[in-house]
Amino acid sequence: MRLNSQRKKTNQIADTREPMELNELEKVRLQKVQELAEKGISAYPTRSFITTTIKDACAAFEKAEAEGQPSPEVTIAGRMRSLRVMGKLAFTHIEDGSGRIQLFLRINELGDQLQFFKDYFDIGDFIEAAGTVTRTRTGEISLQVTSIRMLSKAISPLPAEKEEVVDGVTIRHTALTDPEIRYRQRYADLVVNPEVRNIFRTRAKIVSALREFLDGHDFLEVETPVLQPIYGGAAAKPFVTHHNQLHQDLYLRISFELYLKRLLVGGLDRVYEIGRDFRNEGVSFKHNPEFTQLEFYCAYFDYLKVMDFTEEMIRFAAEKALGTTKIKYGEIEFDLSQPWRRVNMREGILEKTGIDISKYETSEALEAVMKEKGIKVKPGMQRGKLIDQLVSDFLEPTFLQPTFLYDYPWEISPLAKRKPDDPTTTERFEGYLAGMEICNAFTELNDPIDQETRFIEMGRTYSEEDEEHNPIDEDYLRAMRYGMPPNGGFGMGIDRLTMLFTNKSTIREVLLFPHLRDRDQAQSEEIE
RNA sequence: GGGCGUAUAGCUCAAUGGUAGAGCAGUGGCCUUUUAAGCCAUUUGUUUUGGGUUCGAGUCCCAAUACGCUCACCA
Repeated sequence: MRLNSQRKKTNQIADTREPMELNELEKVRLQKVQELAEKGISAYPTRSFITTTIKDACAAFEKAEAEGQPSPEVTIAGRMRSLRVMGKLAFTHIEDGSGRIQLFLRINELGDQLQFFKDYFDIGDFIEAAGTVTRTRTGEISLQVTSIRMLSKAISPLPAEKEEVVDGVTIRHTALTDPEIRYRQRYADLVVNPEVRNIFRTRAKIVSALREFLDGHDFLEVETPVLQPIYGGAAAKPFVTHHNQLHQDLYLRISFELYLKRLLVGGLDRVYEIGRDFRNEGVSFKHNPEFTQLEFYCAYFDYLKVMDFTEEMIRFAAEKALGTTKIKYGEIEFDLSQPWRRVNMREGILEKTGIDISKYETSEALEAVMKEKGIKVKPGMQRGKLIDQLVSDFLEPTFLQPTFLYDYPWEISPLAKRKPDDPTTTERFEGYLAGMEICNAFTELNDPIDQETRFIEMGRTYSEEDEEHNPIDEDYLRAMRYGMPPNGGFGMGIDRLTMLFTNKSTIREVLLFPHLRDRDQAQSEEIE
């Protein structure tokens, strides 16, 4: 039922679809496509005959120039990004994935083809040009074009981009700035705003640096199910889906944790996974419904070893992705080559609020003292949640420099091992950079009896309807009963790390296709 | 979900309640070293949508939608 109604909303039936309405500019360009076809020229030919990339063509020219050799003859291709036509000559810049070069078109070399170019070629088109690389009078490396071909005609004009370089600073006179269009039409954003492409190059470098680091420490990269019959490993509401043939409801995973730790039982001592988690919750500048997570588990590590390892890994990622460990995030600067501050949660809260949480063992007692101190509390919160609130109100905002906050109350850490000398506290830490929570780790609970007790306890604290109420994963308990090595586990949001490394204030900037409301759906819902 | 803000030409933006404009892009013309090329001419609008107030609404009011900021939610 649910799926049917969704399908109705989002998919247009193909045979009832009207042809796309084109604006005047698009009609003019479509007309050019048709006129070319009448001449027997395809605006979308099947093959290109390039001999090199733009970057390599420029490099070859500079080498030949330095050695006094003749200029290279090349065939290159790219998207037209600027156009200046003047009578019997024209200049245009084309851009491929490697770079940008100016084309210099003269009637002397091109003859009739110059008029052909002026009649049918527009900014945004992909074109192929053959010729000799030279310098123009102003010294700019340019291709002196002897023949030119259309490779792919752009019907829709790109959002206009005009650039001027003054004293080495690029001034963009008009650009695509509306965030809604930028995210909905990311392809246009990427074409017109080159710095956006760099965000995703950096992101890719971060991910491959993390892989390199973990692979180098003998970790095995694995893949575990995204579709899960039982969700768990985090307190979050899941997305629900359905397998038709099996008549089975399935959840999109909210974490990888329970599957990865099953692998430790199986003898894979060091495992990690980089992949997508899905949480059916609010969207904000640091929350997207699907996000990329790194989790690793390492046998015979405890949370202190994980802390050291985390420092090393994030420093490595910064060096590889940015070439520096010094990060500037807005007004905040920090250096990842330095050890992180380590703050004990009880001591941290005591210092900031004067409340010693170890002296208030029930939620009632803690709530009372918080009220006494003038802290606003929602009535009926559990002790763990109250402590969580103290952390986010009084500690988190102070963690601008790299900080580990450690030793969390057991109530909000059902998968973490208790401290040997204090069963109300677990060996857990979260890492903070620039005030933002970036990772979460603990000495993993491997005692199947304690784990079972905690699952049952957790069940009591949530009502049946509460979607954060995880069903007990009996198979996970069975796995643990076979014996799980002591181990340290770790989870980190790749999107947030990318935000920090690229100095972006919203998660949407570091996601190629961030989740946005569906406009068509809103309209068809009204019709229904 | 709550609060605040924004929505005008393909793009970036103007317009005191009184004929909806500019630059760029487009189209036509001139132009053999330009790079925001230049010069001349010229086209482009359901002012997001639906109501209301008014002689008259892009502008004021109400509602809807989307986006932004923010709060809530978020181990």
